[in-house]
Parts: sequence; structure tokens; C-alpha cells
Amino acid sequence: MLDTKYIRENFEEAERRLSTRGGSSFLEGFKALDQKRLMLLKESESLKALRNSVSEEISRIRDKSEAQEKILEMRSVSAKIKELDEMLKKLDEELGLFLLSVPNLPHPDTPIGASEADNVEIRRWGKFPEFSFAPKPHWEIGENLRILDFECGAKLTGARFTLYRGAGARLERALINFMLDLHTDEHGYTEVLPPFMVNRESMTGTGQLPKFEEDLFKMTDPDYFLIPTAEVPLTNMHRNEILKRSDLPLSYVAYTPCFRREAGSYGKDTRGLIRQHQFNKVELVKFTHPSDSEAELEKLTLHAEKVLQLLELPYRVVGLCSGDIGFSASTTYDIEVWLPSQNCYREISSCSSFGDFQARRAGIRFREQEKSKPEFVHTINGSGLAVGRTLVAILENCQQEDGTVIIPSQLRKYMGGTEKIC
RNA sequence: GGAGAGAUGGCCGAGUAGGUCGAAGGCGCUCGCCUGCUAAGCGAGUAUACUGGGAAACCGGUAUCGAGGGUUCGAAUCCCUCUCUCUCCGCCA
Repeated sequence: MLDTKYIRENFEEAERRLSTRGGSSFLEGFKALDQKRLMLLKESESLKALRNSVSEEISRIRDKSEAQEKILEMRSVSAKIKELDEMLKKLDEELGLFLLSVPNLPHPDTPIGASEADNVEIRRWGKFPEFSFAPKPHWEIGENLRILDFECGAKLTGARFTLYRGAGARLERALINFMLDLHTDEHGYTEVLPPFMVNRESMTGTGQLPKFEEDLFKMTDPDYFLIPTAEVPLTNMHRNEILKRSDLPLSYVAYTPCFRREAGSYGKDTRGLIRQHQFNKVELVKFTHPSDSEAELEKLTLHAEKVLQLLELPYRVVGLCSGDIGFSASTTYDIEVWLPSQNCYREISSCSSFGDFQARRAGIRFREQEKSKPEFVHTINGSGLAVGRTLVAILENCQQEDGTVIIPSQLRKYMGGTEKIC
């Protein structure tokens, strides 16, 4: 959420920065709503001040018959206040919903652009594997080795669900453990195992709601949602809290499954593991001091890259342009891993800084000094990494001509010493 | 699922015949005094949001005692609904 005062005082600038995201004006209608609200607020509050002071006078009058006139007068004042407050409540709701639907301002350094095509490659790492044969797509490799069963997933649930079997299931679990160990032992993150369902307030705190409900799987009886990413529970851990300055930055890592409706992506990546309704992810989340957030985003991105480096998978880092960054993000780097069968890089991690956008929605603050006013922290998160897609990258990059797959050396101890899936 | 208890400020904890309660007291914390050091002691201060004024320090208004609604001139205190926590019983991985 953007700061109301900022919008009020820098309306043109806010409009201009938001417009780089593309689409129509995001702030249309704000001024009228805001001004009307302030007017009603002022009127209601001055009547309340009157009522408070007269009520106090009444309390000091011993003879109640003398107070009768004032009581009658205040009765009508109260009625008026009630009327004003009802209008005010409606306006507040309207304005609140409005503000919750305005995306974050892109960071000044975010490249301006309309779409994916305007993203900027920042760096590349690793060497492409060379094949003396035509590399197969991971779904063929997985089916041939009987470690991925797409038909069974479809039978059990439906499209975009997959059953892993044997060494496939083990490999997925190995990757989860490998990533968690790396981030906790080497990078200093605190491991968390959160609930996989959250309530509406949590989804609103990180920005999935109110705008993107159709992307979520929801429960109806209790009004809960399956998390689309661990970002949601992790960031909301500190919702409505004032953190200690000395505790910042706080760094958390969590493995969770993620559930996404993938509405609007019919026909995209229908084969294989790339786009599933349920997938595993290890997520990194940081709460930082505002002045540290840029540096912490760089660090977090490197932490995610480290996973690919240790697995010896080639990748590149891309800076997303203003038209491609997500609703809540101010800066985003995507890490894309090389997939030989598709002859291109595919997203395997998305590392973003949100400035105070999520912190303001979720009420996550700190005090610079003991006595100073609470300020919003900055939040940062990134995948470290998407586990299913990592498994895809391993199958494709490490495949052999005979259909077997060599397991990256760093992972073998998590596979009970297995060197090859055959 | 059944029975009961509770939800107050950073924490603990008063406050129910409705008014002077943003809320006693204690702890913690901050500043000052005192004191070889430490501890103890003394004094002052110590919520948040919105809003008005001011360059600022700061001053004023409104709201907030789990959430929402009601009664009333006036509610932490009375009434209703909901949520959460705890205890006991049942069930269960």
C-alpha cells in the first residue's frame, strides 16, 4: 500500500511513476474520495469534541432536571454524529479498497519497459552442457526413468498435478534438504515451517488480496487460502508488530508446497513440471532497515544463485522492467536456469524488494531509537529455489545419451550416495 | 463435538450500582540526581493511528481496554453477535 499522505502531496509524481507499469491511471478518483473523507472526518470529530465536553458538564450537574436541556441537545448531536460516521465508514472502506488495489511504485532504478521483452540481462553464470545427441525434455526423461508420473497425477487430481516416484521423489526431497541446509548453515537464515493455509488478512498483507483472489485456491468453510508461496506466511509472521532495531535484518527460510490456480495460463507449459497447481519451493524472506534493503536484495539474490552454482547449473540474472514487475514489487531480479530441451532460460527464482509496500499493509515496523516514532521496515523475498523447476533443470542438463541422469556431486549425500538415476 | 474460564498499555495486573479512565499499581525502559564501581535510592518521563496548527521543538482534536453492533447525554464497565486463548471430557494423526 502506498502512503496516503505521499499520494496527496505528490500526486503527479505518483501517477507518473505508476504509469510506467502500463495500463490505465491507477489513481483516478483518489482526490475526490480523499477530500470528501477529510471533510466528513473534520465535521464528525468537532461534533464529538462538543459532545465530550458537554457530557462532562452534565456529569457535574447534581440536579438532573437542570441537565435536561443539554441532554436533549446532545441527543440530536449524537444522532448527527451517527449519520456522519455511517457515511464516513463507507468512504473509509471505499478508500481502503482503492488503496489496496494500487500497485507499488517501481524503484527509480527499475528499467522502464512495457513487457518481458524490455527486461535487462545482468549477468550469466556457467557453461551450457554439450550433447552429442538431441537432449530430451524432462518429461520424457522422467517418464522413461519411471520417476515422474503425469498420468497418475491427473488421475488422482487433475491436470497440472504430478506424482513423483522412487528416485524422483527422493531427488525432490534431497533438493529441499540441500537448499534448507545451505541457507541455514551458510547464509544465516532461520528455518521456519509455517502453516500452508492462511487467512484473508495474511493474503492482504502481502498483496495477493484483494486483487488476485482468482489466482488462489480457497477454502470456504473457514475462509482460508492455500498459500501460493511461503512469502505469505513468512512475511505475515510479524504482521502488526514493532520489531527491534537491533534484530534487523531478520532472515527466514522455509520450505513449503505452493498452490496456484494458474488462471489465464491455459495452454502454456501444459507438459511437464514447469507449471503446476502444486509445487515445492524453498523461500527466502528478509525484514530490513530501509537503508539496507537494496544491499540485502543483492545478497539474497546471490544466496539463491549459490544453489545453482553448487548444482553446476547454468543460469542468468535478469532485471525486470517496470511493465513486468509484480503488483507489490519495487525491484525484481529473476534468476533463469538453462533448459537444453527448450534451448532457452526459464525462470527458477524471482527476488524482489517491496520497499515499505508490504510493511505498510501488514503493519510491520521498527523504531530507529528507543523513543522515536515507529517506521515501516522494508521486506524482501526470493525463491531459493523453486524445487520442481530445479529438478527439471537437473534432469535436462545432466541427462546422458542412454537416458540416465548424473546427480550433481553436491547432492549425492542427500541421495544416499546415489550418483546416477537409471 | 460437550462443559467451563478468560481476552485491559512493552510485560504483569487493578478497575462491573456507567461519568472526573488513555486507563491505578508493579516490572521493564529512558533521562536527571545521588553514589569509589555495581546494586539500592530519589525525581521526571514512558502507547498507537488519523487529523488541525507550527520551519521545528511542540501544542490541540478524535479514536482505540480482542473484533463488530446496540442501549445512553456519556461505556473498559450494561446488552447482542463473532473471533481467539486456556482448562476438563470425548474423538483423533
